[in-house]
Amino acid sequence: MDKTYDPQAIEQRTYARWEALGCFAPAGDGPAYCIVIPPPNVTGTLHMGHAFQDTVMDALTRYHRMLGDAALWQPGTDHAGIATQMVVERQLNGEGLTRHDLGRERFVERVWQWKEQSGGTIARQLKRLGASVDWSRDRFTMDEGLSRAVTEAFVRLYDEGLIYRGKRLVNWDPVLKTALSDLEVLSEEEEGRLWCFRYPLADGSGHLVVATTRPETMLGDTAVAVHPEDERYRHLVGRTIRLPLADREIPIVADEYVDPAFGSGCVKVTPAHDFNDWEIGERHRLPVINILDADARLNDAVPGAYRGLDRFEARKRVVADFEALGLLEKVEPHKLMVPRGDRSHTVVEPWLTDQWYVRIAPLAAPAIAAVEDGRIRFVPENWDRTYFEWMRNIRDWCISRQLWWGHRIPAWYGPDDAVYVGRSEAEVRARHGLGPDVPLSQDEDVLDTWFSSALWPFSTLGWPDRTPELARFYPTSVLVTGFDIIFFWVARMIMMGLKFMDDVPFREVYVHGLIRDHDGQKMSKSKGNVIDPLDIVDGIGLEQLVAKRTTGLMQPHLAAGIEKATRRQFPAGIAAYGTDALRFSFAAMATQSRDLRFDLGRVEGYRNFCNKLWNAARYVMIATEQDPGEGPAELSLADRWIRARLDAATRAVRDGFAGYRLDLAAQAAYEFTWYEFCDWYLELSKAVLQSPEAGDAARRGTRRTLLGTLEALLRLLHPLMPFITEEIWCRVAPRAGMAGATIMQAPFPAAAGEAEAAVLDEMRWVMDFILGVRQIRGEMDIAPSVRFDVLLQDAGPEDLARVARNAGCLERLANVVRPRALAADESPPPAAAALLGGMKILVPMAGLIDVAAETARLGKRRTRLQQELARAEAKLGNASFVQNAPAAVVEQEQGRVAQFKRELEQLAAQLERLASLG
RNA sequence: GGGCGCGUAGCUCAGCGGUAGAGCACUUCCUUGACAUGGAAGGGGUCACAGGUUCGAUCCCUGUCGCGCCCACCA
Repeated sequence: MDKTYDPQAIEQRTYARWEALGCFAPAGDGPAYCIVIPPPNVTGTLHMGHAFQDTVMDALTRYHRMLGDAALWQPGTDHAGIATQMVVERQLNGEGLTRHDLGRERFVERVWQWKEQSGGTIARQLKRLGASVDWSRDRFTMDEGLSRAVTEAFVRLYDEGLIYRGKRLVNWDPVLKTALSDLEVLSEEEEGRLWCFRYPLADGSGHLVVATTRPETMLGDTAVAVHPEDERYRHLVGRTIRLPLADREIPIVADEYVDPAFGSGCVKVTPAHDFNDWEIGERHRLPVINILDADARLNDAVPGAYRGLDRFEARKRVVADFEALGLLEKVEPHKLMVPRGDRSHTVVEPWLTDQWYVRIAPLAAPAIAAVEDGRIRFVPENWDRTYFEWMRNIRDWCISRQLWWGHRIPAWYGPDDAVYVGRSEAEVRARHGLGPDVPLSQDEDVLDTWFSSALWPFSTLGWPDRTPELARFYPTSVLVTGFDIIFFWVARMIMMGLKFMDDVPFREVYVHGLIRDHDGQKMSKSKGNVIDPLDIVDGIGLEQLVAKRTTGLMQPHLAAGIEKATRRQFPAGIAAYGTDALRFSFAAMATQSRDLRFDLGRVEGYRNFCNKLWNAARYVMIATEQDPGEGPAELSLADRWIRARLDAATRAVRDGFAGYRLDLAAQAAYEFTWYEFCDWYLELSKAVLQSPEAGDAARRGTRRTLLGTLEALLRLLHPLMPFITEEIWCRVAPRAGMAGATIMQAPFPAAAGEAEAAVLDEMRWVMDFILGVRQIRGEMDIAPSVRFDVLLQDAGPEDLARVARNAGCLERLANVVRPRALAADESPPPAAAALLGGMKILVPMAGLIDVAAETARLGKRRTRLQQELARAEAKLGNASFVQNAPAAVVEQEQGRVAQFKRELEQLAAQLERLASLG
């Protein structure tokens, strides 16, 4: 093995070997375990959030595969309607074209081309991350099978009356010129204004004042509303307003919606351009005047002067005209929530159109019940509150989009606007007895991307066919997802799964936090803080990183700032840390927190961990080169101890996986590997293997423990660090007596029985002995190379027995010559002291140690002990504590007091001796 | 206006009704045959604040302050 861990050298070839071995497909007769990947955008690239999430899913999958489950991690990608269409449109714009220049058919062809060209990126990235997805089952939301599922679902829902077509207000994106669902509209508070207009009464007897944040909509006003109880206006209800500019007469109506305390207590009503006003309009049967075109310019329903104006132009014009007429009462600054499209970021307009909707309440009810009764469990569980909150107030889902890229709605229009829904035009004709002469045209619109995503857990397994995979793997085991798409995706999958499969789509939903940058900022291109996960794996130079971050910006003026920040943060670019270090970092970050701050320092730390593991393995391989052959083995104290500690670590790692606490699993594995296996056991093993006195039985015991522990440790770590563990395992396993072509197919370690208390006790004593001596060495600045004498004062028989049994270890790890017990009448030389139980470990000063320094050191310890003692005594002095606390706790406290007292006595004696020397 | 979350070492975060933990950073010593991507030792925290429950609270409850996220139709 090379001296230094080199991820580049080992990661490249391993994945291909796994694929060749066919390790990724579910195997065996074990229980089914299935995760469906949240499909990334087919034309996108994996960002840190994906890499994190994929690491979690791969770790879970590998873990369950090693447990013997038939584990399937179902891969696939999403066509991502709007996002993908926008990318291709932008490409066209670069060529001076629009999609309309190409026409629908050629445009869609072009998108497919782009998909073919860039669609392999995700797969390549996943492979670099070590993702053990079953590539033979790879799916795409627009592939033939999934498209069939989409059509089937649509038709069935329509036939049941759960999908309908309706003319009503939708969120209209005037830039993308499509309807959006409520979820795709993001409202943010912005600084705006509140304009107060005077609306003259038609009879000339005065005016009412109405306030608005969108003056241009007044051209579509069809009423003014007041509260029915409002004394100020009661007498005006039923009378009319002469609407300025539009020169129409509109009624004054009374409606409970109006808040008399806000503004003047009068509200202008524009049913065609405001969701609330629409409802008021319905209640009062008001006319609906649509004043906007698809691109939010004023249409012919407004007076000539305003026609063709953009909505914001029109706003200025309307305000100016009101002012000119002396009808502008006042303008004040006003904060308001502005709805914007999540893709275009343009202000969304409520607009009256024909759209397709899913009647959601009947689907939501069973989906709520499934979580209420525990058939689906959120982890952490408080996310169910968020889920319930949304599901109980859910509104019908607008699923039609005026795009070209997506699943075409399976509806056909005949003469007289008759609507036919079916799986194909042929089926429609057959079902409705329409001859070939009847002209039919298919709906131009496509479905919301999330409609196909909602079917993902069963469509990928073959639905609507009843495939063996569907029977075996549905319901899937767990959904791993970020909380940002609970509504978009999780809730809808639950509804559709229950609807079409009559069962939940997954039993658990593991909701993880979102990856943010070091400062807690969301990673985004425009912030310039994006890190490509593969750049951490492979490394990247500073210039390349700067280039990557500053090209293709939507707002090029940000480039300079991004470059500066990047140069400051990564003066040397990013080093190549390898996949395993990155994965282990992700696992360690996977706390229950919502915001997961990504810190490269941590990756470096875990790269070092990989190196540590690598070198530990190197040592084990070198140390076990010599085979003492078959024969009885004898386990040393250290051998027994490390086996017990491995069991404890195994339990902790298993618990971590079971509770979706990969951070705790990673921590347990890390601490065992470094602090127990490497820091202690490997050193202790040297005391046996490098001792001329050790017999073959002892050598066998240590050799087998070294190999066995390392081999099991590799399996313990494998789900988190697949590459390095595979690489080492292939060398270690044969020597450890494990057969198999790959660690992927080896069983996950199981914890054996309870550890023997005597082993743990004695090992604790050995460690404390060594630590006591090391502390003197460290604080007295004695070089590690200096080997000194150690004397034992007041050693009991058990102490002496332990010294005898563990002499080799003590000498080696504390770097002392064989400890010698002082005779009863022998007076100790000037020495530094460490306490171990009733015994004093003395390090004779002999020119090594300064009296003053040792006095100071012991004095500090005494102070600390005195504080502890005082606290413990106060506790025991409290009668109600002794009375009420559990006996074990009281006993423990009493033990501590006794211990402190004894140590203080020893310290006092020692300090006295030192004083007499001074 | 509702819902949720967070405030623990300089930084990033675990933890937990009974001696405050880790990584990184920091100080000192050390190239000892696995590893300087390392080893040994060390410094550093009234666990945001105030009440309450309890024998005992960093942990449970209430409130306050600060920070964040999500949902929501006030013109």
